[in-house]
Order: sequence, then structure tokens, then C-alpha cells
Amino acid sequence: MRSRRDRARTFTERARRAQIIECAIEVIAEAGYAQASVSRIAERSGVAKSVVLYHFAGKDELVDAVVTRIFLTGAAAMLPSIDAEPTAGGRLRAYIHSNLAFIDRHRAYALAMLDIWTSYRTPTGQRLDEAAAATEPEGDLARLDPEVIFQEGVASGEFRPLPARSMAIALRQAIDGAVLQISRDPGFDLHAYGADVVVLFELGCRPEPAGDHP
Amino acid sequence: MRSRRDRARTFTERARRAQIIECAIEVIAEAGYAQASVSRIAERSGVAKSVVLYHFAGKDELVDAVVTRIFLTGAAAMLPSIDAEPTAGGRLRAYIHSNLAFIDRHRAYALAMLDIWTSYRTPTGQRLDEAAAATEPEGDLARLDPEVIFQEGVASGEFRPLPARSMAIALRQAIDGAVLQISRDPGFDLHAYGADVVVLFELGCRPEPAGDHP
Amino acid sequence: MRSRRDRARTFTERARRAQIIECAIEVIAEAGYAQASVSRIAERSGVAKSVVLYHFAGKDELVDAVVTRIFLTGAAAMLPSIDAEPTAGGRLRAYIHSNLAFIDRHRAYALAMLDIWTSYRTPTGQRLDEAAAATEPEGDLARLDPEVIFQEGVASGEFRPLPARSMAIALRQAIDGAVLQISRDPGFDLHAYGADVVVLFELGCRPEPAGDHP
Amino acid sequence: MRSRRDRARTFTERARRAQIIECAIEVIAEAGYAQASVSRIAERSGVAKSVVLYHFAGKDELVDAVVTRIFLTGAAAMLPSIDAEPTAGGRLRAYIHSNLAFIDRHRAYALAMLDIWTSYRTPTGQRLDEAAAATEPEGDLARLDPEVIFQEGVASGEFRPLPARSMAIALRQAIDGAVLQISRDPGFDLHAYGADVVVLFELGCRPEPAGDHP
DNA sequence: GATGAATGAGCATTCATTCAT
DNA sequence: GATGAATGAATGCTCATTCAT
Repeated sequence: MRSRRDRARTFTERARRAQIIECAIEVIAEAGYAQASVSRIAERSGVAKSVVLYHFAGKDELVDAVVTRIFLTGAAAMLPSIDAEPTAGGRLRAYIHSNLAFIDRHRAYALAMLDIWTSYRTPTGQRLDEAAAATEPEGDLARLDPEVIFQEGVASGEFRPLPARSMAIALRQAIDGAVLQISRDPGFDLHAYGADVVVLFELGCRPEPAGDHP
Repeated sequence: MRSRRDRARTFTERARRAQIIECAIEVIAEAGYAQASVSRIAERSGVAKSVVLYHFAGKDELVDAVVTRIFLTGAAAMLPSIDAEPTAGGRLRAYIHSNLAFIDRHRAYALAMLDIWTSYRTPTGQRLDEAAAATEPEGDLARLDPEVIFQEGVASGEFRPLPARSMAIALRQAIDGAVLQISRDPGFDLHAYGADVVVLFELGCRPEPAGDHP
Repeated sequence: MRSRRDRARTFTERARRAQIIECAIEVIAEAGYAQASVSRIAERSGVAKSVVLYHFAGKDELVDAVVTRIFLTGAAAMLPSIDAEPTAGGRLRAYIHSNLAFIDRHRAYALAMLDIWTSYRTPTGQRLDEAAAATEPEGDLARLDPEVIFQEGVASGEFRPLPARSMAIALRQAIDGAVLQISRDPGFDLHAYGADVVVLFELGCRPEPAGDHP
Repeated sequence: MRSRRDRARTFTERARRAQIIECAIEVIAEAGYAQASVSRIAERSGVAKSVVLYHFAGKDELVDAVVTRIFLTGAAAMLPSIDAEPTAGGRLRAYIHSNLAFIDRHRAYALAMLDIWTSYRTPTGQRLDEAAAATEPEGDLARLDPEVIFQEGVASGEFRPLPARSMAIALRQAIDGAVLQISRDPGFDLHAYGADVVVLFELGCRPEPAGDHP
């Protein structure tokens, strides 16, 4: 669902939007989505509350823009590393490491995304998925879905015949778990955790040696 | 008048409390913690808003009761299966299967718990962990912490020398991922997913055969 | 306006009422009228909230009973001293001293009375005067009105031809001022203040010597 | 957005605030402080409840503004008359007359102030004194404290060696008594009462003639 | 006599949103 | 473009009162 202002924005308009989005991310990351009122976001941005709602049709559109911004930034950070890998195993490792590196470098982004992901609900109780899925670029979403990597690994024989969907769920959750950890303990070692997750999934994907199940 | 906590509650009181707790769980599961106002919970319970606050000192006490109720139900469902297993591997499997079975049988409980776990913040921004840790029975909490299982498996040589903390995070997240899935797709096959997670962690925990890395 | 239970109360009933009245006075004195909810008064009395409203038709009737209790106690403490004095000047001194002595000995009574006097309002905004005036024994009220003393002093020539009404207002207020003081500083010296007030009014009432206004 | 206090208020803002303060004073004067809810004040102002809370951070800030408004108006009305008098006796008369004149001309102000003064309690039970003392201009407060006048009169020999504190209490109470009277009987003659109080305190302060106590 | 339970009216406050300027 | 002002809906909570037992 595109706003009437989606096309042909002036430079100022784009700059203001970007600034407000950035501040919204910070506020959500620091105080949590529930405490991130339009007022607080405006205050952080140094503009009047009504300015925020001038640039965004409503709070939902702002959240939408925030999600898109985080997603695109994440995709830009992760896709090159992943696409550079020729093997499914390589892409799996690259996926995990680049995602955790992104989380480490853009903690506010990761925290905000997780918080929105878990807290955002429409008045009817639905989660983020629908609206977001509609606005996000299909292509990138697919390329960032680890299920594809697992499927490719199985198809090429690199991985055992594993259930790609279940593995993808477990992997996404393992990575999101890292965000939860840094929200509780900023000193949490993301790099080490990433290595541990890589090992877990490497062991969990390896084709069984012939004599393993005699 | 003795204070509400001082003495045993009457039958009516216990029944009402239980009913309100149950309704609160349903509302949280359906609409999310943020949308679960005292009003909505009362409405669902078929009583006036003030009745809820007559039986619970405040919203915090209600949430507390909800968390305790879910936790105790979960612990009662999981601990027997886990404690019955003599090996760490057996306990790991029992942990996963009993947890997913509990999620399947008490979907609202699982959804509500996950939502509270991720959404609840004290006014100062802290998450559930602290308050909960203080009020919940120490012993059960520890026995339900998968980190212990991993540590025991490593100690006994059943498992490879794995990082217990990271593995516990990944496992908890893998299980919570199942809750997220059923919230999006009630037809999601929890049993199959459980089996897949068991395999992933069995493979990820197995001691390396001597000649594995020649 | 007399409640239907005004006559023929059992012993238990009277005891309960007296106990609740006493507790109400304490609570009002300590926390202020606005904070003196039926709940708090019941709690202090060690009975259920509904018991208070079983013995008193409503909060207003309770306040009424409190006011009457305080007034009667005060009258009983003051009237003998006052009535024992043959002269208006003597009665004036006795009035001030006995009133301040009563305040000192029954601080909770005095504080509660002042608080009700200044804080109590009917929903329409009217002060205590009406309802109270209706229930209090006319005779005692009149004998405790300092205006009468001033009138008698003027009539007998003991006092200058002073405006009895204004003097009575000023005197009542001077005495109530003492209650305000102890509410702010319990160490306030009521006895010394009483002596000062006596001097002020003695000087203010003395007939002018012949040559004073040449 | 700059915080509400940061910079000069706009004309509209100042006007609305003044209007709401004025209405708050009226409501407090008529119905009493305890009954003066934000709702009633808004209703009287002809605006929505939320408008009041848009212009004042909370009820406390509104009450603060009310107290300041009344105090400053009163000080402006009284100080010139008092400061114009060279003698303590003159200042005493000016104090009483200017105060009663102010009460007469701004009846709502006087009633509201008295009600706040006697009814306002912080959640911890403290009265207005502390917070007010902190925010009000030190100088004016001191110059409006009658105790100083009594002390000066004693020091200069104009007055007998009287207890300044007790006299100040009695005087303040005598004046507040006038406010109570008009709240009960709007026809009460403030001017005449003022003259009576002046006489009372003149007689009560006069140095004793040498042969007075033979 | 006593009380637990229930309730509606009211409270201060927060918030997303609208609108005239 | 930007914003101050206004507003209604909703939130958690308190309280006096009613009523069946």
C-alpha cells in the first residue's frame, strides 16, 4: 500500500523522513516498541509531533518505513557475502556470520526489528507479517530466506536430506536469539555465538557417512 | 479486614481468579500483550473491569499470576518426562518433545508466555527476567534450563565438548520458533517439527568419531 | 436526619459503632480526610469494608457520627471549666485554656475535626455546617459559641463595647490555628500559645480607661 | 520539538493557560479542592479534558500555577499599601485592610487559596507549605509574613514585647476566618470585620502605659 | 451481625490523529 | 513544509455502595 507521496519527494522531504526513521529506530531500540510514542520519536528528532505525522500518514506507515529501512540495510549488508559463496555450505556460513556481523554493527537496527517483530500488532491482533510482506521487495526477501539455502544444499547432495523448512525456522530463531541476548547483556559475544551456531548447523546438515546407520 | 494475601482464599475467590487468569491468557494469546488491557480481559471474563482489580491488586499482579500459572502448568507437563530419562541425550529428546507437546496442547498458554516474554517491560524498560526469576520456584526453573542438560551431556562424554550456553540459546529459540509458527499457521505440524529439532540437536551434540577429521 | 437504627441499638452494635468512629478519627487525623476511604477505616478497625457500611448508612453518616463524637467529647471537656467561671472574663480564659487543653489531650480528635471542617463537602460543594448543625444538640452548641461570652461581657460592662460576632470569629480562628500548627509541628507549644491568645483577647476586650481617647 | 517549558509561550498558549487557571480557581472556590477534578475544570473552561493536560503537564502543575497566580495577584494588591507605611502599626493596619480588600475584590481567589491551603496534600500526606515555599519568590513571601511586622513593632518600641509568632498565627487565622465567613454568607461585611480586627490587634499590641498595673 | 463479591462512576494520564494557520 | 492546538478514545486504578448469603 503506497502513500500518495511515495513518488516525487523533494530532497528535504526525503531527508526529513530518513532522519525521523533513524530516530524512530533508536527510540524503539532503547525503550521498546510499546514506549516508542510518536511524541518521543518527534522529540528525539527535534521536530514537532505533528511533523512526524505530516511526513508519515500515521504511525503504521512510520513503522512500515522503519521495517523497510532495516530490512534493506540488512539485505545490503548480507547479500554480497552470501552471493559470493559458490556452495550451499558456504552460503550457510556466510548467512550466519554476515547476519550476526550486521547485528553487531547495527545494534539499534537489530533491536528495533526484533522488538517490532515481536510486539507490533494491528488493532485486530495480527502481527507484522502481512503489511510488511506486501511492501518489501519480493526478490530480496526470497534471497534472504535461509530455507532456499537448505534446499539447494539438499539438492546438490552437500547436505543430508533434511527438512529445509524446519531447519530454516531453527536457524532464523537461533540468530534472533542473539539479538535477545544483546538486549539483556550488551557484552554478549556475538562472534563466538555465531561460530557456535555455524558448528551446530554444519553438524546438523552433514550427509550421514555410509556406515553410520548399520 | 485482613489483607487479600494474608489468608487462604475462598472457593469463589479461587475460581474467579482462575477464570480471569484463563481469560487473560486467551486475550494475550490472541491480541498480544500490549493489547491485553484490563478492560478486554474483564470483557472476555464477562465481568466488570473493577472485578478484575478486585481480585488482583493491579495489572502487574495479574500478569504475575498468568506467568506463574503458565510456568507451573508447563513444568508439570515437562518435568516428569525429562526426569524419567537417565541419559543427557534422553533428557534432551524428552525436553524438546514434551515442550512441543505442551505447546500443542496449550496453544494459548504458549502464545501468551512467548508474548509476555518478549513484550513485557517494566516502566524502567527491563524485561520479564528479573521479577520472574525472583518469584518462580528456583528448583524447577533450573531443571527446565536446557543449559544444564548440555553441561551434563558434555561432562558424561555423551556429547561433544560443545558450548552449553550457545546450544541452550539455540534450542530455546528453536522451540519458541514453533510457537511463532502456530501463531501464523495453526496447521503447522508441531510433532514433525519437534522430530526435526531433535535430529538437528542430536547431530549437533554427537561426539566426533575418532577418524572423522582425517 | 436520624437513621432507622438510631433507637434501640444492641450493645454490640453500639460498641462496633464506637470502635469504627474511633478508628475513623485516627485515620482522618493521620492521613487527612481525602485519604480516609471507607476501606482504610475498615482496615484500621479490623473489620470488612462492608461492616462499616452495615453500621453506617453511608460515608456521610459515618462522618456525621465522627463530628458528633468529637463535638460531644469537646463539649464535655470544656463546659465544666467554662460554667464554673462567674465572670465573662473568666469564662473567656476558661474557654481558650480548656479548648487548647482538649486539643492537646485529644490531638487526633482536633486534627480530624479541623480536617473535616475544611475538607468535607457535599457533592454540590456545600460545607459541613448544614448537616452537622441539624444533628448537633442545639443547647451545647450555643453554650460553646464564644459570641455569647463576648455579649455577656459587653452587657455587664466587663468588656468594652466590642463587636461580639467579629471577636468570636477571630477567637475561634485563633484556636483552630493551634490545630493547624500541631499538624505541621507536633512540638508546637499549645500551652504557651494559649497564654498568648488569652493576653491578646484580654487586651482586646478591656474597657477603655476614661482618659484614653481625650 | 522543544519541551513545553523551554521557550516563551505563544499568545494562544498564554491565553488558554490563563483561562484554565481562572476556571480552576472558580471551580475550587465553588466546589472545593477535592471536587475540582481536571474534568470539571475542563468543562468549566469549555474545552476537552485533554486540553487542560495539553497545557499543563499534570494536575500538580495546574495547581501550582493556580497557587502562583493567586499569590502574585495578592502580593501585588497588598505590598504597595504595606510598603507605603513607615510605622509597624501602619503596616499592621495596611496588612489587614489590604488583605481583606483583596479578599473582597477576588472572592474566588481567596476561597480557592484557603481551600488549597487547608486541603492540599501530597501523596505522602504533606501539606502545601514545602513545595510552595520552594517555588514562590522568597522576598515577597517574607514581606507578606505578618510575623515580621510584629517583630519590627516590638523592636521599635511601638508594640509591647509581644510573642510575634503567636500574634502572627492569630492574625493570619483571623483573616482566613473572613474567607470562611463569605463562603457561608456572601453578605458578610468584610470591611467592618477588617476594622474590628484592626482594633483587636491595635489594642493587643499597644505598649502598656506605666501605671497600668498599679 | 457480618462479609465477600461485584459494580458503576469517576479519577489522572497517555496517545495517535486532525486541522487551521 | 511545519507546527501549535485541540480532541476523543483508551488505560490502569480508586472508591462508595449494593446485595446475596
